[in-house]
Amino acid sequence: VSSTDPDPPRQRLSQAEARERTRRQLLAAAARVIAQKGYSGASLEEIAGSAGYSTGALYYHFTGKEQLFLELIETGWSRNITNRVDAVAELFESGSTTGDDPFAGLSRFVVQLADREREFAPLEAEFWLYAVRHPEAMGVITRKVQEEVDGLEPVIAAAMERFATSSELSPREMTTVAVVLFDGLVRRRRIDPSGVPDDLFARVLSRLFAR
Amino acid sequence: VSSTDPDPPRQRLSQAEARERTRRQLLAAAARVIAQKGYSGASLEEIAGSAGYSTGALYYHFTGKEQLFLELIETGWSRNITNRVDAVAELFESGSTTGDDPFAGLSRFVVQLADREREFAPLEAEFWLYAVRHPEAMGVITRKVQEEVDGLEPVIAAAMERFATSSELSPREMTTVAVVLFDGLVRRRRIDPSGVPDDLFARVLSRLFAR
DNA sequence: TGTACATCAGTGAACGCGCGTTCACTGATGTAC
DNA sequence: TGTACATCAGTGAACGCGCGTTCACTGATGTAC
Repeated sequence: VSSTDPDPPRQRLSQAEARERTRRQLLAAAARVIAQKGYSGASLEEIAGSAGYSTGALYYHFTGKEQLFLELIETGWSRNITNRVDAVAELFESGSTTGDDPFAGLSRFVVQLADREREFAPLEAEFWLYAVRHPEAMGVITRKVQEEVDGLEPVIAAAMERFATSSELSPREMTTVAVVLFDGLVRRRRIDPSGVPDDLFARVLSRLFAR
Repeated sequence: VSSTDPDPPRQRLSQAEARERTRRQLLAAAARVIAQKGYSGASLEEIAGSAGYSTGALYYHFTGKEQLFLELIETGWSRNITNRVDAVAELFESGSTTGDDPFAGLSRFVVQLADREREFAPLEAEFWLYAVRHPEAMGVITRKVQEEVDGLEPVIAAAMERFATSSELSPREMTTVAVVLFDGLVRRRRIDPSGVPDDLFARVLSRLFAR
């Protein structure tokens, strides 16, 4: 049978591959359902069912609801951070060759994330609430936000250099401010779209990066 | 008996006054417990008990858990907004007479809110999550955030005038950006205090308001 | 390649517990005369 | 001021339901020879 898939070397998955696939499906389902209903509101039966499995499967892969959630923070957030960092880096790089305004691209990014990726912001809020209520998990979230700033900082530093930004803020502080502003505008746009015009983020950034 | 209270005209509360006092106590308890455990995690028994009443009292004053929460958004958030607007207005007014930097005062405000008022940010996150999951309640939250911007806008506009700010942002947009940044830095400081220095907000503001 | 057995990757019914909601009841406050 | 009755502001035990967790079971996959 000629497969339409380009990559996979063999059609039949080994037991270990199938197990990992199930695990990923369960985590993806958990992200969907928890984004919609919240950590407490999401039932394991709905999560498992939404992935096409029974609740027992969850207990085969995770020790319980709490560990499932922590795993979701670890893997799901990491993937999102990677995506964001890559997208921002690409915007600045392509902008430096074509001469496009990278801030406009970032602003479009806010709009797109607020309007299309409806799960992202609720999940982040859910993670944050979990952290402030479970001191033992705080370290995981702290590490995640630092990872994001770590990934973005060189890009921001390069941009500050390129625009000859004269700022009282260090590159790391500038990165923190940009991320905080980004998340905040995404959230705000969800409850008051008219208060956050498409290009607002771009205008704030161009002022922050001004020489 | 000589009362230590200055204001109340009579010691014995009328039935209606006592009822309103109970209602306020229940709402305050709901704010405490929900901030700690979340909307789903907070049990009505714990809320009522924490206020010194039984669960039945909650059903005498509210139709159910959901309406209690909506009432909390309405009254609790309003009080917080009023406090914030008043504090900010006072900072700018006193600054214009004494010559102090109002931005430094605002920055201290962030620090204080993040470090001492531990309930505020979790409650806001809880409200926001409720809104994105219950479209019928979205209007209440939208109105609240607009009320805050409405209250702050004249103060920000006056500050922009005073500092001769030349900005691509309208006063209302500047207000939105300041509020978003404020909330975001408060939240961020909870999970990564070293990433948000005491005076970071001040330095960002002085750049945003620069001429 | 074939056979026998062991392990794996789940299934799904059952259990127990906690929580939101209801309701019959009660002492305290207010009202009519 | 006193009395009789009605309403108010809660009480707290009971109910029912949903959810997290457990566990005996099962077909499919892997392994040894």
